[in-house]
Amino acid sequence: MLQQTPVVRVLPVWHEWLKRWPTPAALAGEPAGEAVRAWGRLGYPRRALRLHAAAVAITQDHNGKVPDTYPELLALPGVGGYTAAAVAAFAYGRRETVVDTNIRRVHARLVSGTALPAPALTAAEMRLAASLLPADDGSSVRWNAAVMELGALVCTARAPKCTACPVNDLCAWRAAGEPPPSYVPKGQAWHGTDRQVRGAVVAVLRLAETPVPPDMFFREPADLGFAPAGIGVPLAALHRLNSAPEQLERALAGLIADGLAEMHDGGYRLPA
DNA sequence: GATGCGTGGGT
DNA sequence: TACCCAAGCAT
Repeated sequence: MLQQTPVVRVLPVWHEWLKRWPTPAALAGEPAGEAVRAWGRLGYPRRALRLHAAAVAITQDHNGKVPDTYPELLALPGVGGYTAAAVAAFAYGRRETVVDTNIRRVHARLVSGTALPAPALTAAEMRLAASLLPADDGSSVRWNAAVMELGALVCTARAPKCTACPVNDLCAWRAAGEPPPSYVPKGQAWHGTDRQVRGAVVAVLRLAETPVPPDMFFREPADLGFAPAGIGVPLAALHRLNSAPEQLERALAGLIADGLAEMHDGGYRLPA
């Protein structure tokens, strides 16, 4: 849930999940579509799909217990290098080189003297992080947590709180006069994109209690008569986008291809 | 290595 | 109001 999503937005959903599915086996025992529904508006819903798949793998291959080693974690669906290291370190107390966006930024400023880390994680960054990691397990876990928190709360991407920084006298970026970034991060386009349409379609499927006929997506709301219960609002939002039919086609095909949707009784629904 | 993939709070 | 950007991953 925390992948590319702020902690404060994750917390309430996370609590609900753990209440409903206290164990991997509990989640694995339900359809993947239920995971997508419970995901709510966290974004990147295929993460919900992969989390469900991970629960299935843990139930089948790990006797229902989340594995405690980096390579085993890395093999789970939706778990990459960062998540595998973070779980091994923070859940199991292991010494792992945890490198997330916060740690990358702290290292870039404090050590490398640049405003921002490189656009993508580099081998040099991994070597630097590994070289800074304390030798014993307990200290390494504290170090990972501390650097991550420093980046999240003080050494923030925009408007860093340098005057409140406990290590500002060690900061290479500050010492260099806080030079600006050497490149401009290119933001993701959103308005009018396939991605926006896809998000609106998933919003409809998430609230639908029965399969949604293609007409509901492709025809004007006025021509539809009535919509299945509950999806009036997201359906109106989708049509407000005024997207081209080809765009809707691509969104629906993409959702099917990704396993986020399936056809049933001539309509689209989340995987059951 | 580059791309596609959501959403909402902060500035 | 726009734009930034957030505990990344898979292909």
